[in-house]
Amino acid sequence: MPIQLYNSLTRRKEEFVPIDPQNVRMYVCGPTVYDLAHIGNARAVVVFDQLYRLLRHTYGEGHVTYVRNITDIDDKIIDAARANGEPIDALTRRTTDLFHQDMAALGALPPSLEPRCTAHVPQMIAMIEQLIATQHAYAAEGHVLFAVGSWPRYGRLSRRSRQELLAGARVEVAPYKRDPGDFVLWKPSTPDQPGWDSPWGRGRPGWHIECSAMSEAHLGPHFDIHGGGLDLIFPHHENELAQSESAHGGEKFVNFWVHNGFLSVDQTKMSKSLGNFVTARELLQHDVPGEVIRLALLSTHYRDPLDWTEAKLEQAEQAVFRFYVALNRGKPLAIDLSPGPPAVVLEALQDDLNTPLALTHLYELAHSINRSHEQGDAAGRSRDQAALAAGGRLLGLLGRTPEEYLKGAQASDAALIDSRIAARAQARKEHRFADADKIRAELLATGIVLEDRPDGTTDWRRA
RNA sequence: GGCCGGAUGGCAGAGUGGCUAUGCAACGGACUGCAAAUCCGUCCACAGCGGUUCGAUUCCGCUUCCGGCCUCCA
Repeated sequence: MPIQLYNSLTRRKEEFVPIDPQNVRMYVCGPTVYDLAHIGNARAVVVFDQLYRLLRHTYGEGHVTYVRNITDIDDKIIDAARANGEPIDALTRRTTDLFHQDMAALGALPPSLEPRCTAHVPQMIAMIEQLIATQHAYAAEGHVLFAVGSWPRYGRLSRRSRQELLAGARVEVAPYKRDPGDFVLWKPSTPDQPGWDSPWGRGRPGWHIECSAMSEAHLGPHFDIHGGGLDLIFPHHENELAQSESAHGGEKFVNFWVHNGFLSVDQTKMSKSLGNFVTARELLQHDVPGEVIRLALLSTHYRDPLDWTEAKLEQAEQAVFRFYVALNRGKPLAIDLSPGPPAVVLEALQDDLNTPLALTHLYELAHSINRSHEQGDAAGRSRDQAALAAGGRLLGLLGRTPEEYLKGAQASDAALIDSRIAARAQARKEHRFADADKIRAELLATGIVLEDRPDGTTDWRRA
């Protein structure tokens, strides 16, 4: 079954046919590195990581190029650095590192390439010069602006007419603009602001040109998929599209525009002033496993709005627990992943990345494993465990051993726990149940849950 | 105001023109000394009003409610 993807440009699900199956190319707008990644940023990263994983599975690991940029030139960065009293490059390096750590914890693979804006200013200048030479842009008062009037298709992606844009304009129009819709390609820098020498004086690039230049540098003028959050459709992607296609003589820029839905927290838009700003780092520091966060983010279809709540996180935690319990049935020494992910899981993902349905199939496998285990069907159990593990991997989940997940990586107190379990076994044998229950309660107080097996042994896990 | 997307059982969340989604919670049962985990069973919904149809939660229209975007927020 071919991959079906919803294309924001046509507003339809379409069959995904790569331009070159030997090199499937995807560009996703990455973070502006001035602060920690919040859970909404994490959603976008996880969604496109999931698409990347599906493409790698389909076309081969060496046949997908995933570019996700690092925006390290931006006025928010300048402001944050000033507020922190920190040099700009120190701030961007630090927040980039934190971003990498947090996303890795969520099971997101590193992209093939992660270009930084600061390393692509010459390409941006060259593209701007090209746009000026072809009458799509003009210089004015140290700025260079894109002339939206020169591009009749402007507004096609975001479905807005020029008139609608004017009607809704809530920002005062700069006097040097020929058309109120014109947007900045280059702007002048004051001596205390970062800047690069250019034909228009010392300055810095506008936001939109950064992505146009970096995608061209690494993926060429025409590539398969361009991703980002729904909120980027206008103006960012609309502007990018106009810049790139007009710079390339009208050649098609992107085949598939893919956008993920927004995330709210307790039904409210996240904002620092409301205090409902949730960062990935904060959750991880509260010992929420990264794959629990990932599963919570994948439990809603990527294009639908996702409301982040404590209940959702708890449900995800329970789901991951259930999966590892199932994988641990019969204590398999190793699970053979060679049969690959089950067809139903793959098909769900191929249908516009239906991750909630894919997860449903994993729940069904977990159930089937437990049932086989109770019925003594070891072959059926192993087969389903292999399917669950492989399906989980395709979703960037269940990569750890059940032992590690259920008992924790640090087993320093394992010997002590075992001795307490032995003491309890002795008490139970002698029918001193009050003593046995006391030991169990003591262990529970330290976060250890005991589970008695039918064969008389007792297993433990962390709560 | 303009454009766009939603409304599914207690909660989360898929899907379908006629056939049990799934998970969590709840309740009953099995297992257990008691638990935990698990299994079996119960609970069977599709915002409202019209229309199309033999038949609509699924298609069309209207209404109500919710959300997003409207120049640099994923």
